[in-house]
Amino acid sequence: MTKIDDVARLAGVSTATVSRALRGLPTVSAATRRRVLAAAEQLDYEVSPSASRLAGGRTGTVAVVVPRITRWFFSTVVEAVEEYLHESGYDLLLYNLGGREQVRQRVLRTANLHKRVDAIMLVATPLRPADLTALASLDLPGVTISSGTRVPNWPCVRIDDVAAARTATRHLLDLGHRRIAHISGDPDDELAFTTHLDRRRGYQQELRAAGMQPDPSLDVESTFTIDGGTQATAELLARGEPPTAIVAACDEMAMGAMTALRDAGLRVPQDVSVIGIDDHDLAGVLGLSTIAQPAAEQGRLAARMLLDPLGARSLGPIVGQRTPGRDSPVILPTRLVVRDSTAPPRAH
Amino acid sequence: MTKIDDVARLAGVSTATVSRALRGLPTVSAATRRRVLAAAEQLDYEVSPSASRLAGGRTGTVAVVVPRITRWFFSTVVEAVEEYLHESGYDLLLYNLGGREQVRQRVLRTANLHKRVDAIMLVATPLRPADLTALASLDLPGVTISSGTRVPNWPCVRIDDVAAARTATRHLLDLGHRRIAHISGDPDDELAFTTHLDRRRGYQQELRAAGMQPDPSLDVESTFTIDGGTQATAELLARGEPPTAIVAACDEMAMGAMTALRDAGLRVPQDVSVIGIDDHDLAGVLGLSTIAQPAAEQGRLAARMLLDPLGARSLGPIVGQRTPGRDSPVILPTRLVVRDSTAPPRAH
DNA sequence: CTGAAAGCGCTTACAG
DNA sequence: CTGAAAGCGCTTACAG
Repeated sequence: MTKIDDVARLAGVSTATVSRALRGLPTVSAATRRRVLAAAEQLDYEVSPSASRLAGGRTGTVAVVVPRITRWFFSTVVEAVEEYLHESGYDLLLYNLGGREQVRQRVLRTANLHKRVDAIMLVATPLRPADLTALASLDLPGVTISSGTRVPNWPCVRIDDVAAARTATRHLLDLGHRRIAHISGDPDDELAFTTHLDRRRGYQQELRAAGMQPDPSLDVESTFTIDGGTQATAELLARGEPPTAIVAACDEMAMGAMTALRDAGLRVPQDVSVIGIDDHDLAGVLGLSTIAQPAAEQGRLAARMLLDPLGARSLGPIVGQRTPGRDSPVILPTRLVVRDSTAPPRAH
Repeated sequence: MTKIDDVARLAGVSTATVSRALRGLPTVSAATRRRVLAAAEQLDYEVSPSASRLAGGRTGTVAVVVPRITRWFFSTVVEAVEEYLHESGYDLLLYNLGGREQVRQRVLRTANLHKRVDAIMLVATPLRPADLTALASLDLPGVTISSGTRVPNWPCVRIDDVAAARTATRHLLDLGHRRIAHISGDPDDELAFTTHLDRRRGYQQELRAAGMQPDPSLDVESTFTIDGGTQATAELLARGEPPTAIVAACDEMAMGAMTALRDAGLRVPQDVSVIGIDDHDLAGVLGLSTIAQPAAEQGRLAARMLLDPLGARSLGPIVGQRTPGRDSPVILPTRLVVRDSTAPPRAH
């Protein structure tokens, strides 16, 4: 393995100069830089990350924490983040919580992340007071996506979940539905975080705005998954007269609902309309009407907001310039996508 | 930040002893170990990864390379791998190729991985001769999943893709189908790798075993995605008389096929049967018949085969014991799952 | 613009 | 079982 000394010797300079030249610091003459680069190239030199980190204090790595990488939203966010990070020369350390509270604590509360990364991205990760304390003691920059709890000094990217659910509900009201059910996440479900609470609020707000009272018997909680949607819908049907429409708190629950309805011999949308929130990859295949949210864009934007200050830091202090959105969350727009799963109620 | 010296001082021992005690080396007396652990606990000491790596030469990190984290198979594999790695105390560096040839080369050919990880996992990653040379020069242990090209000395976990496609085709033959189409990946598609070639071979083999000649006009290539399935099916329908059944090279293509058939006014399975390979999360929702492959299990097993030797190494040389599967690929079983998308042909 | 030297915080033979 | 000391391969003030 060639080391920096080898390059220095070949180029006829000190290791300090090699270090500077290779990192593109401005305090190196063009001629010297050229010689150093040529020598490094010739020797196939690659800097040792551990040595560089130990000496320099930067890891060039970002921790990305997601609840479940297998879910549409999270894998889509991670893909966009991965691309941005690697293009910027950063490595991505992946943490998948998998709904295990114990894992969440190990990642967030122990100093696992300590000295391992330069920055942290938390995607829809529930945060307890103890977590916030632990994160603060890490003293690292970070960003949250789709997070209910703000971390002090960290920017946040998200959509307006209340508005998304209101739009979904309004779409059904506009079609003439009055018996509109809602299925959403279990408050004890680690994965669901506060997202489903906001979406429920939107559902209720829109009903009230239409002069209706939300009916508790039409509001069922389950997990924020396909199976959760199936179970919630089965429960809903078991309660008596079916609704004419269902607002699912996410597309995956909506898909589960479609399965349960089919199994119960009910047709979508003739007997029951279904609308979700997300615009999952497969929403089109299933003909699912939904409220689309820009997942990749949230990831890309969050990555940029995380890295921009880091880059700026190495080029000197940022003067009198506040990154937009560092104090208030950046809200990305959603939009209604009407497909085949919603239609006017039959008796209308 | 407390350092190892602080712990040594408080425990009244040398830093060497602290280092040994904390890593659980056997050459430390129980009493000393207890004192060291107490001191470390009291000071909230956490070892510095970069210092440890530089001095010890181990990174405690594994690189996991996947074509596209957003696809069912890869996110499922990564989730299982992540759990196994973190439980074993390893970090996971994620590389998502995203179908970009340039990225593949950056990851595999440059010394990007050099000194950054202790081991490499390649999931369905295409390998050219130059890639193999680069990987060999890295001199790291590794494992491949679902890989056509073997890396010398690396174990490999996979399913039998030929057999999977044969089973799918046989299912349709058993139902009485004779006009069976096949849609699969584009040979130029980086993502598809050799998987789709094996699956096509299985489709053709099974037809021949039934005394039939594969009809090129019923075999359409596209990308290994939902959209690819839609396009391939549209192309198939444009060619004339529709087949009575379609074998899709993966579930995502099968889902695209179902969309295209619906758009063309054809019912599944009454007019056309469709079968996929994978058992995607949403196959049940769509009622898609398929050949199930154990994605999480492949990930878990590959992670274990990768880490076991590493653990053994630090406890001394492995004597006369060969890890099973290190030389021949480990083949995991698949199974036919019949749902609602396959039925006997109408005219039968 | 460049170099000599200290230092980053550990681990590892080596010696006892 | 334990310690003194060297060394891992860089980066960073500091001085010129």
